[in-house]
Amino acid sequence: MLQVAIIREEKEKILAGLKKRRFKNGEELIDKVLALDQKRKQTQRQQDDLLAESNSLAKEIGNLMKSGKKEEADKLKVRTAEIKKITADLGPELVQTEEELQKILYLLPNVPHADVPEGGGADDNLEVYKHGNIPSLHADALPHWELIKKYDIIDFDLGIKIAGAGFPVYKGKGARLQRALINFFLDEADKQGYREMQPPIVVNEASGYGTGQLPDKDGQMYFVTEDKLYLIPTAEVPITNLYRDVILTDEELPVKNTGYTPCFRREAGSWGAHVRGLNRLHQFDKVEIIQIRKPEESYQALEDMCLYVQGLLEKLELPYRKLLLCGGDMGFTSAKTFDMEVYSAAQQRWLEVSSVSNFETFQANRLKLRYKNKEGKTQLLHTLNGSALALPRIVTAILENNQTPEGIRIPKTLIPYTGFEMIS
RNA sequence: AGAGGAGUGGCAGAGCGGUCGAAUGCGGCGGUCUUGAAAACCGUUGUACCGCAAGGUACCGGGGGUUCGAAUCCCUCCUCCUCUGCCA
Repeated sequence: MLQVAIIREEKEKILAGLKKRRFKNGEELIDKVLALDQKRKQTQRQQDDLLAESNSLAKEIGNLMKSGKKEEADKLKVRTAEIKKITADLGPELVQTEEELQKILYLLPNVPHADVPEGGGADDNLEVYKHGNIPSLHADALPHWELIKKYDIIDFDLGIKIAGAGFPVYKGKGARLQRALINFFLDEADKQGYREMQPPIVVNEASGYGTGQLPDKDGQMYFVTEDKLYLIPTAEVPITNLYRDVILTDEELPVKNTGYTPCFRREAGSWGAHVRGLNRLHQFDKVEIIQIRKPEESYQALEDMCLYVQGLLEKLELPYRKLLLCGGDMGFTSAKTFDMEVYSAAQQRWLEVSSVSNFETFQANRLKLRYKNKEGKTQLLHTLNGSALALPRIVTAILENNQTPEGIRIPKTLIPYTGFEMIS
């Protein structure tokens, strides 16, 4: 959520940012914000003045009553009754104005960083780095949805039977590979100083608002109506919300957390060829890394996180490219995002396996996540997170890129975790 | 799930209708003293909003109500503790 004070002071800059995002009617919404903010201030001023008068009258009445001057007290009560009547209207008006303001603020996405390129969609993303060789596969190479059947390691039909489409069952070496990847990712994160957290995989409404999934992505999360809980779409939600309403001290910074969780997404979108197999699921596993940083350090942290993720892909021997997302392709809450894409040789296309973002103060403002700076002033922090990594597409890439006529070769780094070298 | 008890500042803990943004202790910060440290003493120490400022307003688990006036009384929800039940 953008800060009203900043909208007030840097309106033009924000408008330019929204335009870069291809965000529609930004100007209209910004003007509404400013008008509502003005109204809010005025109303509060009136309200505060009246309450101040009422407070001092109440004190006087108290004193008069004590000294037995009941009649004089009753005279003053006339005025307090009057004030009460006015504030009875003013109060709700103030609340309403604040709510309207809040509602519009929730609609405004984050402002992109200056480095973020112009553009409307995926085609305008900037490739900033590329690594590894695309393997040439043998003649009978198969896409992963065939491979998983051939080796009986992931079963969609069983998932459909017990849950529904998009809920695969991992079997035997498939299950073992999942567990190996999770442990590998967590161990690597630990080595980099990320503290492992195991959060609940359901969260309340306040947490959904805290990280920006609500109200923007309501309907894309599974919701348990009976208990008003959301199934998390990513570990970012619970782990970042750990710091909701928190003022961190200097010694507690920077915060570097990691966590493995299953992730749930309703994704009521299209189910065509490009989302076959493991490409898009309702439930999948992911290890997430999260950082909380002082503003002046956050972009260095973003670079560090990217390099860390790239290191993982290199250890897994996967060819990848790094994209700087353009304004039109970035997530709602992000100021700058890098995507890592792994090349799937059998599908002959790039698959997004990680997204690393700096949210600057956008989430922190909603979360009320602050720290005391050197001058002793409380200031909003910057939040960042990245997938490190999401399993299904990594599994896809390993299966497809590493297939040989003899079976699927497990990357060297993973063998200590899987306990086997081949899926055959 | 049933019965009872409780939720107050960083922590502990008083207050139970006006003098309470809130005693006291601990902790934190600044200072005096000291070669240095400890002790002792003095001062200071929540958050948000409005205001150029002086200052004002709100917040004692959340929401609502009674009252001229609520941390204090009432209603409701949430959370925690104890006992009973159920259960991985």
